[in-house]
Amino acid sequence: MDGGPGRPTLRDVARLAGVSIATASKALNNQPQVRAETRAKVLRAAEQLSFSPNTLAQALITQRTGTVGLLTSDLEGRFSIPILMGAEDAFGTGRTSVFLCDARGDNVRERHHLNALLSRRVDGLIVVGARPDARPSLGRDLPVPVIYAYSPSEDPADLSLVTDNVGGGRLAVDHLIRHGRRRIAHITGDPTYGAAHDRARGALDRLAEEGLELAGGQVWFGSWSEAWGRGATRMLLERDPDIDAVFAGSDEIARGVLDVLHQEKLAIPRQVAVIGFDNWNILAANARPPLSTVDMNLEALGRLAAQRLFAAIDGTLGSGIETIGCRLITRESTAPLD
Amino acid sequence: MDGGPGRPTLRDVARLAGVSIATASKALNNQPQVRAETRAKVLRAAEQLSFSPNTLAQALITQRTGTVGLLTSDLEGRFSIPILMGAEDAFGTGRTSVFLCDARGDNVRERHHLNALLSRRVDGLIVVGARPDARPSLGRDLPVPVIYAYSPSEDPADLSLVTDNVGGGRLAVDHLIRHGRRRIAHITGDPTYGAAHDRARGALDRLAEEGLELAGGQVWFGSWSEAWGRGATRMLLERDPDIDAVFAGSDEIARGVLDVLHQEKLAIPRQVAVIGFDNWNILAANARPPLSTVDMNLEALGRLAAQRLFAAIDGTLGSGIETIGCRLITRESTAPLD
DNA sequence: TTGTAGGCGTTATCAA
DNA sequence: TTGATAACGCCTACAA
Repeated sequence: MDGGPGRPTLRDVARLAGVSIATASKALNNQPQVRAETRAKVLRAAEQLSFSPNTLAQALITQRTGTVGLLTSDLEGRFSIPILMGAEDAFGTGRTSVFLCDARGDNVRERHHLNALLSRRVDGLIVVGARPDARPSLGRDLPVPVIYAYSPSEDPADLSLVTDNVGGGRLAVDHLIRHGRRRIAHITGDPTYGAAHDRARGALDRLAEEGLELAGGQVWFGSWSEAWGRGATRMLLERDPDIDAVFAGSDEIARGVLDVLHQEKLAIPRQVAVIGFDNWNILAANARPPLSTVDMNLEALGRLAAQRLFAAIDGTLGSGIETIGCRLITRESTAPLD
Repeated sequence: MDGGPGRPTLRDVARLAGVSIATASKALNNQPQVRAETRAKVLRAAEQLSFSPNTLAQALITQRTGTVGLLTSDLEGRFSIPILMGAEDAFGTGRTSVFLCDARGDNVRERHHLNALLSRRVDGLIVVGARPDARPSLGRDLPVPVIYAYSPSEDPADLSLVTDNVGGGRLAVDHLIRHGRRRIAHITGDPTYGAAHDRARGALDRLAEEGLELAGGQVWFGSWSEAWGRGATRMLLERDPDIDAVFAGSDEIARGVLDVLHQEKLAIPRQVAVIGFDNWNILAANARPPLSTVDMNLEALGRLAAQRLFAAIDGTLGSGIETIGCRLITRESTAPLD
């Protein structure tokens, strides 16, 4: 059948079609300088052998593998997944594929994967951090363009794409205010996360514009867990039983908030509206009632990362931090006051 | 500095070290037939240029890319992630990397990714389905070994690695029985899933061994959602208020069960014990109380897939279906009766 | 112990 | 319009 034991090569196709390798190559890459008949013959031969060109050999010549590395520290978490999907989407049906590696927060592993990726000659790199705070740069003299997504790089010479957490916090509170809420509390997560402070700042800014104070007397920092959401809500209610809305810094926390509000027989959203952050579907959509929340548009972030990278591969890369806006997801845990 | 505009090649290293390309190659691949001094020179040169060999060129010769494709239909869902992690673990610090593609349940996209993977000359393929039921085979005449994980292939000539759902159901009920529970109900998901029936069968088998009947009069099939967990629990309690345990077919469902039991002021686990399935951490660990559940050992499944694949790459692949056992995760939603 | 030369599967540049 | 031929970067007999 074919020329040897392995998979068919261009040589096999050429032989079967009765042309030279060069001609076969041209026909397959539909270059103009080849007779229609000849092309048909070649195509038929290729089809017959179910020939698929060896990308490695092509890459050796073109210096382009059509491959992009996605180096994440947070596969288990939920953030890299939508970013990955967005990136895959942007590359779409083109010739670019995504090579995924999870460093799991381990520096050694990250270095290892970086080398693996580089030696496989990826055309570019997207680095996705586990948390929204700045992370060390991979370095300035990498042979391919690198884009940092979600976690910005500490080096301002790198290009980073991040979520607008301040805007997200503002969005959440704005939504509550528009629904007539006035006594709005904010329970959020780990205070070592910059994002927690950013979201709080956005919330406070919007409150200030309205001449409102934060209910509960403080931003309740704690941890990104349901348990903290429950605990904080209990303390909050003790201190300020009159709240009419809670902005939770994450959907997990929001679930805890809902839980305690139910225990306290407070009607949601009639008496107390609740809004979360992340739009983590499994938590938000299945809550009782389904949870309004802020979506960070991570797919869009992934798409943008892919586009920027694509442009950078034969051009030059920008630098600095670019911010992606959040969007509001309205479900049943928020509603107008009356 | 280096010989040209691009990244350093073996030629550059050789030139800098003052040896031939062949010698440089031997030195770098620590072959014995090279003088220690010479090797040192080469190594130093390579270091100095931060040379990293072009895997593509190597692969062209060795016919091995050190790359495995992981074709999933379920990235958003949680099943592929642990499988991927397990696979990455098994390949470990070796030379093998994992190339991930998500077909998102779309056949066209799957075909596209398959071609992309094949033309990049992956050494093997792991196919992870979105649900535990059988899926169409990719075909018998693929040029590389293929292993189906989680979803078995419909073709018995393929090798598939799957979860032992019957065993998992048995495990859950056994745990409840050992804790003195006698009136055990089972609420589970979509009846079009084979896994739902398998888990139910395991549960019923174990019950039968003990001479017990299922509480609630039936297996409650519905959907894999919290909402169904809530609805089913309400119906169940109406029909049979005396249950002392619920085995939920998924952690999502279990969350719904817990919710309604709380509403009904039933103490968990004192009056009613609850056990879930999946060990989806975000749901199970944060439940109130933390949820006992059955873990499908998906990392182990991924590891095994990687091992089998590795063995198959220079050997031959088995066929049929291989089953991985589940393991019990005990948290606070189950406890001895008194 | 080191170097020369051929080839892996393509593409691209010339001649024919 | 087609076909030799030289790369691409590396490995590996084989020769020196």
